[in-house]
Amino acid sequence: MVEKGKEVNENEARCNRLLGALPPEAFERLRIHLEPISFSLGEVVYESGGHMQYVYFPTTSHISLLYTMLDGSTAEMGLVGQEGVVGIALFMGGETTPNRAMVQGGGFAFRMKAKAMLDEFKRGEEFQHLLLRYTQALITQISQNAVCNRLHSVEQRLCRWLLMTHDLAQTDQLQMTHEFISNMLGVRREGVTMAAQRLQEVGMISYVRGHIQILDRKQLLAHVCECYQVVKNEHSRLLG
Amino acid sequence: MVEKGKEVNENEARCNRLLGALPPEAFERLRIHLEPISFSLGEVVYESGGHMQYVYFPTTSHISLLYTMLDGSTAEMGLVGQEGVVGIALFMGGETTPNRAMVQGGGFAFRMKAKAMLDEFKRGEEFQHLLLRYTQALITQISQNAVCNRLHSVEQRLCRWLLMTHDLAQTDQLQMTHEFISNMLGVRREGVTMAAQRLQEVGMISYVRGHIQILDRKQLLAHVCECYQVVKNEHSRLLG
DNA sequence: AATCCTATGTGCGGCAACGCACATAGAGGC
DNA sequence: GCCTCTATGTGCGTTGCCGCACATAGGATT
Repeated sequence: MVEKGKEVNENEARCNRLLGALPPEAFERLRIHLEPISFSLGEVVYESGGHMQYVYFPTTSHISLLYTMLDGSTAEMGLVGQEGVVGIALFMGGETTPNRAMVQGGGFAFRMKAKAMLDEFKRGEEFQHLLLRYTQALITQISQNAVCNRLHSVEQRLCRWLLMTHDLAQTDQLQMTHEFISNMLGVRREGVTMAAQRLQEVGMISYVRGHIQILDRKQLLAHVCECYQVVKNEHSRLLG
Repeated sequence: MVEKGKEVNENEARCNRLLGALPPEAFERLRIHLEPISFSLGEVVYESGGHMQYVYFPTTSHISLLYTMLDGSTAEMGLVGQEGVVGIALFMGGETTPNRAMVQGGGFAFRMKAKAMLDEFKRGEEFQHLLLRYTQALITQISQNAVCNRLHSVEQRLCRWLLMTHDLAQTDQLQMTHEFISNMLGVRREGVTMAAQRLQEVGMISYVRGHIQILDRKQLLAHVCECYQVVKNEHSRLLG
């Protein structure tokens, strides 16, 4: 769903931290190219290998970068929210990427045509610096994922994923089924159920039918693997 | 080991495919900043979080990007050879990265001071485009690693790793122990031994004490998971 | 030749996650 | 109320990998 024809609200657009960090002149140059757009849960922002026309700056929505194997099994490589941008391949020069982007939390974003984004990027000023630093933070996130996938248990990875999602959602109520999470973590649905049960028993979360509530964030933090903090620290170091 | 004071051999430097793809003027601008350097196996190019002064363009050497957990366990996130560059954080703007780079195959490289590299990067011309496209290819590699770690067996991952290493080494003889490989794959040494035995039994490889020979590349290709080709295709698409 | 060091082989118990099958239980439509 | 659909719970045998302990065997050193 896209609204057209009126100038975007600066305060709303600057909720996205990359847009928010732009100097006034740069923001003004980009402003007329921004279009508000609403994402609903499960929507596919772009397909693996597909032609990308836009970059997306999420404000209240967040988007999973997913990889799908030939046999259909999936795993998440990264998660993008208001701190980032979807579509880095457009300024990195690859035009497309071999992964899919899917809305994991409904909400709003601003999109911009590739060409408008590239014009500003090529000025080599703050916009470029921000996007590249963000890309480095995303690389850290993906790397950490690679290592975490290898070395940590489903339960720890579930904690991490809940915390990351909680950071992006503006609420303690998360709308998602065990099945959905299992596709993100690349494990069986039953595995998620078992891990979620244990977290529920000790009062960290509670859940019913596609609805998870974060009850005790501190306890989750005490339980999660180091990977969560590493990614978070690196994000604030680079984009703080 | 660094040689100084003489102009570098253009043919040698251009063995690195990023340097090799530069237009003549750009190469000439960079040339005086290039220093040949020799890497020996196991050498640490930079430490996690360390201050980086140089970027490195491998020619005959190849370098592992490694991640180390707090408990000391390690896993590889990516592998850089003549097609790439070590030190992307310097142009991405992060200055450092939370991972270590270690020489996995001895040989030569060219290094360049961060400032000289940045001056050329900021021109926004071919050098920048090449580095960014390479970075995107590296992201694909890291992502694929994340997913492969999650979904594929030690044996398949060993095949993949041997093929990737074989592509970078200019020889069928690889110098590395099971222990070393286990740190790359993030598994037990015994796990590598078992997998290597199976590959040896069917004649794909043979090995003795820190010395592995690739005997039947085709069979390895038939055995490896899809991840190998995905990364390879993406590399040639982006840097072809 | 004796010694040491490092690389590899092997066995065993344990556990986490898998695949599969099927049971229950909210939620919504009729 | 009844039906259906989807989400979650549970059991069971299997497997891949783990951690550990220890055996063997090249290579290098003396």
